[in-house]
Amino acid sequence: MLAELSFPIPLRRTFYYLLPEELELMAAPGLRALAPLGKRKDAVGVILRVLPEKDADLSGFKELKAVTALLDETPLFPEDAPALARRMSSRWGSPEGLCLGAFYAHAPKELPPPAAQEPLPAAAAPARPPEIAGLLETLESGAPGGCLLRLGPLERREAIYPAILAAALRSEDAQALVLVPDLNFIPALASALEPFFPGRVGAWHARLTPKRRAEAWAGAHSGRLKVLIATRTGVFLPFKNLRFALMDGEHEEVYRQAETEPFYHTREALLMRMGALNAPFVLASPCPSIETWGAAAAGSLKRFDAAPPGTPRGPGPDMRVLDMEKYPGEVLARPLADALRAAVAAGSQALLIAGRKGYASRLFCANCGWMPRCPDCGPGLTLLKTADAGQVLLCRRCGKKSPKPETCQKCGGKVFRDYGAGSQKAQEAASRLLPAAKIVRFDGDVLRGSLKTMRASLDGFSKGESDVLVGTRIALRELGAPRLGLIAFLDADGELSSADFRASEKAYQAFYGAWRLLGPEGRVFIQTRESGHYVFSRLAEMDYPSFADGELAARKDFFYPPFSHIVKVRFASYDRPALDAAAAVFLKSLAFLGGDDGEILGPVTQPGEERRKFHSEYYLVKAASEKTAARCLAAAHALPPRAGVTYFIEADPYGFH
DNA sequence: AGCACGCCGACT
DNA sequence: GTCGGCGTGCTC
Repeated sequence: MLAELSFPIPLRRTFYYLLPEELELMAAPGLRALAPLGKRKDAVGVILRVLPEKDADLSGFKELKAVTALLDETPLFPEDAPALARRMSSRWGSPEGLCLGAFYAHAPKELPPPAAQEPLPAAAAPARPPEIAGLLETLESGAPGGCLLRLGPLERREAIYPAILAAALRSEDAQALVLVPDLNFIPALASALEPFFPGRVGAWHARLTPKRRAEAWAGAHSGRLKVLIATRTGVFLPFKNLRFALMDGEHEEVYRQAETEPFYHTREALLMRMGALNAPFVLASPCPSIETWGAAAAGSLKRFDAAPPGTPRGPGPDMRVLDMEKYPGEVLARPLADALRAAVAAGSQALLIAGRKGYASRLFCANCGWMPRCPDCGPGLTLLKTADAGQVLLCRRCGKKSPKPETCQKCGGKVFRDYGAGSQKAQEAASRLLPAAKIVRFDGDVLRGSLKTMRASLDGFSKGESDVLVGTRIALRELGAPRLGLIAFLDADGELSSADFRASEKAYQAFYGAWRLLGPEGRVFIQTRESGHYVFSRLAEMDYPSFADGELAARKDFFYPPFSHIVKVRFASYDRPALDAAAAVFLKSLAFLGGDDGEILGPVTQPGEERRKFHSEYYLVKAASEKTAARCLAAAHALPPRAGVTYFIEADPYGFH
């Protein structure tokens, strides 16, 4: 007999191995197996199939190697993890082995022995907030399927999530996964849940120490932990009996994994997984993504409003859009600076939102602000962490990688910082304006900086110990600041001027998030060079459902997600004819697309393309179905390599550059 | 992704 | 003269 194995390597293929007789009876799909792979003596793979030799296509290679050992007796995942990995792979285009690897990545080679189950301490029952009574009843009925919970302006997740979990977890051994957009939200939520699930609440995020990581993993796997609060990678944790999932802030962009493979969107991956388990789930957000909004409108999610439309809220904070064309070169425009000074003098706290979206970060000289740029095409380089080479600079345009510089080319300085220029400059500007104020920064940067420092700056602000918090958009999710009186978006253009069809959604969500944090006395400032943008005219109403309805209608009119699926393929080369030839092959491979299946846009080029040495252009395919999109994606990945031409293939891109 | 082979630069 | 840089090639 043979075993077909999948390895967590970036190859779009599986491997056949001989199954020694003594392993034949135990081998089964979903078990991990140890096998030699290339020069490696014992690589860990996952068995996809056990099959007789005659069923395998063994043409074209010299020797069959044998499986060395099996690592598990039963699959780590009761659900069909290989099938989920296959769907991930066809949806987002990463090799299947890497997708499956995400599920198995943290599994220890030797599973810990099952710990004796300690007796359960008596647990309190959480209060039932009346505004979510309908949702609680639905969850108590045990019906599968998903719900959208639209949070009202004043909800705190700590106040309502315990009741949701208690309602959904009705059997003794049922487990729940709670996904949060930022690891800084885990501690508060864990303490809120602890009284109701004493000793059985676990945390999972990228910065756990190895020991805690192993404990959390084992707690999920053994069923000892009833609730796991996790950041996006938690969607791949093994559970003995996962019966419920709650996703906090489902609209947050950090749920999208697009920097390193395997690519996925946590929300969609969660939907796939809960679907496979036939288990219910709740997506919660004050301003749901248009995709989720659309699913609720189409009836595939049940929608609940924690604050039904028409709930009186009283007057909102004052919101002011500042046209930065009138304040050239200023980090804090004059009206904002005045209001900031006045607010702090009056004892209010202020939140300044600067910087870039997501976690992409750029490198700057700490001394003079010099930024390394791509020698070929000019843009600032993005700092990437790599497993092998440490930190590497990547050009997002041409894909060129270069080592992180040791010294600044301008001043010779040796200290680099990698937070966005925005937040650094903003902090300096605020310090100059308010020399006596206590100003802290919250970058939400998972790559560096100590977790303790980050928590301390957040907690300090929440407790009212500091006056000004300079942060990225994720800081808006912290509701707790007692004296918060002013929120300013220092540079809203990054969100608006891009060719991203989600730009207005993201911008509105950010502004809405700020608005709901402040009382009627509060002030919101938005600095922009795009003050004519229609998002700003919609802001006056501050009615998210009506905004979302309008966006959804526009997505339908322009054939954007959730009404289509997008595949973007970019070609980059110094060699114009080679690039053209590659693009021609690609277009030919899409010949199967019929009129109703989708449309191809492009080639899209940068202005000034003719004068450049380096060429880059992209095509967008809008496919009518997920299946068609998967086919286009597969066609792109099947393109033959061409010397000097680089392909960038992306499913469901955010931002089209 | 690993891991090894292979061919050019600064050191004991 | 060697150690070691990372280019590039392969994995049932």
